[in-house]
Amino acid sequence: MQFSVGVEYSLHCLLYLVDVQDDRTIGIKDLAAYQGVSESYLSKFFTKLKKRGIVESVPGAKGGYRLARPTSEISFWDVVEAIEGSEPFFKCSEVRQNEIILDKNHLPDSHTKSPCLIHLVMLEAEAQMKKYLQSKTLEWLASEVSAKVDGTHLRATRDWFSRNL
Amino acid sequence: MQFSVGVEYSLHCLLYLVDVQDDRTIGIKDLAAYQGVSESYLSKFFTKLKKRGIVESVPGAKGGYRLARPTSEISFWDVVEAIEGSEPFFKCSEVRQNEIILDKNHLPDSHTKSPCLIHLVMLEAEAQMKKYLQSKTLEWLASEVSAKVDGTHLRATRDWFSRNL
DNA sequence: TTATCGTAGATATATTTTATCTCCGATAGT
DNA sequence: ACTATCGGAGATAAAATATATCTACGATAA
Repeated sequence: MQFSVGVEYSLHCLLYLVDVQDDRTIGIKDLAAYQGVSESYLSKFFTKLKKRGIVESVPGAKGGYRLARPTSEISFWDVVEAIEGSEPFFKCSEVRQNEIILDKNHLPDSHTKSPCLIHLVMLEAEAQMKKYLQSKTLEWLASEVSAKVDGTHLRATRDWFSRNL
Repeated sequence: MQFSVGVEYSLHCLLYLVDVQDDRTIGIKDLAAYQGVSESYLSKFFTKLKKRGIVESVPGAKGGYRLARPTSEISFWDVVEAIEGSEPFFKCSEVRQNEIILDKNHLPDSHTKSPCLIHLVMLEAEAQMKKYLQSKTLEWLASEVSAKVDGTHLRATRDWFSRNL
């Protein structure tokens, strides 16, 4: 039970994209170089982020990525879902239907009509996490960061990403 | 991001152990046979459940497992932690410390003294799930099941497990 | 025209998950 | 004391997933 590193990479990258003007972009090359991570690996995640409508891309020279929606409409959960997929954390194998004393051709209603209670609990547990992650947006993250991180550093970051404009 | 099947196996097994008297046990063989799952694989999970103090074992002929604590003190989270381990879902790689513009020998306080915000959010998200799963105990599950599942079937299950006494 | 970009796919490696098997020590029943 | 039955630990292996890189391709700005 682990989130992939792609979630971490993605969130950090999206944070750098917050300050990008609507007519500008940042390339994978810069995003990878700035954080010292693999360029070709990072692009995998941006393909997923694009498919989910979180970022949009501009091909060709001077191309790159920018956010596709307002920061208030991009939540941590959106990113998790984009990278990890929409499959629930818990896959119920319905093992109860294999109980040896059951007649497989005439399963009782409790085993077919009503859902597996264990399954329901796990789904609700995921829903609890989802609810929290949906409440944390990129807008919130950016404001927290600008409040807690040294302004000089933030300015230097913006300058670095726009150094070739 | 998936829970292992061991969590599902374990929870179903623990449910069958609820009705077992203090001086009785159920063997892995029966638990596996009743649910049609692998015997040797199931025993792996019971070793973990034992290490966490959720079940206790009796070796030798006529041996087996029984619950080591009251059902009210065994939560879904206890089982998840026993099977999946205690590692947090999100491992922060502190990628922010690799930012290219930083002097690696003199990192700013914001990057060393204060924790990574993204990390904090993910930890809190896990805490939300944990809190919910801690609130759901084996006692609760058993009472829900006895309310929703046909009494005849429940009795037949108990009879099957104690058929050789 | 050319260099720079994202896109898609193939490929390779490492790790984790799932699963089985074997040998060992403990114990109940004979 | 003997033996069949149990859990415990460890080795092993196949399958799935995560991590990572590379190449060929098409689009675009200069």
